Amino acid sequence: MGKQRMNSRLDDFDCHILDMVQRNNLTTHRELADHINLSVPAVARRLQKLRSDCVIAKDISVLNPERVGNPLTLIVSVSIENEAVEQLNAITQRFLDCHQVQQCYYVTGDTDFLLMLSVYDMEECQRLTRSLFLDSGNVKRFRTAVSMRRVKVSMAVTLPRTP
Amino acid sequence: MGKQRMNSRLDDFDCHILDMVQRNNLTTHRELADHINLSVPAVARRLQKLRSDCVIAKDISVLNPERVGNPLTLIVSVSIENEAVEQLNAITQRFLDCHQVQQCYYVTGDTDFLLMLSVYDMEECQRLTRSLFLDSGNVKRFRTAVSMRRVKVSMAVTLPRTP
DNA sequence: CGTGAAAAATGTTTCGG
DNA sequence: CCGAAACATTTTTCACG
Repeated sequence: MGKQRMNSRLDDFDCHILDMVQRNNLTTHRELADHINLSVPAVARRLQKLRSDCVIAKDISVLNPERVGNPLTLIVSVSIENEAVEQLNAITQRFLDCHQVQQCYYVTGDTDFLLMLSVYDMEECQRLTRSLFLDSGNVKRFRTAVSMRRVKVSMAVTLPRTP
Repeated sequence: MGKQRMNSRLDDFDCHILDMVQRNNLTTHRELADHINLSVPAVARRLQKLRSDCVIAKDISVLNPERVGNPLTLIVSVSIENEAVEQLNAITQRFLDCHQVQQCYYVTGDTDFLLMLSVYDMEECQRLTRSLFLDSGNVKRFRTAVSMRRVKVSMAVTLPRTP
């Protein structure tokens, strides 16, 4: 189930469009067109292509965790015992399946995984960590840090030039 | 520059809407309405309110870092020397202003900040860390982990019930 | 690739319950 | 608050330069 064709590098127009929609994807084609001096159909065509080429991965509403009852953000670094492929896949899947795991990175360094959790309170956190780490059997050590302030939370990416 | 009114708890309809738009906010009002058994105007009104109440923080396109030339993701934990308010604000602002800093959390524990960087290559990473940490004068220690795999990268939040 | 205009789809407002 | 219908805007499609 294949990737899309990834030919056609991004030109300045594309970068400009991307730069705008990654801030607000409800911007109308007309507004985009005006800002970058292109016609509306041209913008529409480019957007369509950027989406089908998976340059734009998805279009989403970002919610306020505080406002939907998940005021607690936690960062957990996890070291595992056994790095055999199967064991690794197992625990990876475990993280993927867990709703409270917002982000998960497999990293180099003195730890193996880095997780970002979003939960309601410490009680939920403890239940979670117990089921994710203690019951897993493959976790050597985990260290939890509580986020006191989410200074910056972005999915935005710096684009080449775009003057 | 006030917060919004935060009255009115979310009912099941709201949660259902949020659950859908946080996966895809280009879903049409009609489609939303059909899925949750509500009329189109009702959905529109609710969405509008969720946005003005900042339950929905923003609406964005999420880009593929690999496809726009930032294949490297790094996680950096930073310990600072001086936690006086002014110093803290200064370095916080520094992180905020840096495009490559995608996420920044101020945390408890054996480290003070946790940063997520998105860069083109190691050379850019080194330039960045130098300017952010070494030239800052207030950084005691920083430790960089390279993400070998972005297992899960979500901004989605678990919502109360929503059956 | 741009333009312009028409057609289709979507979003918004009005108003009576 | 809801929903039906009228209304406004946006998106898409197309023929042509």
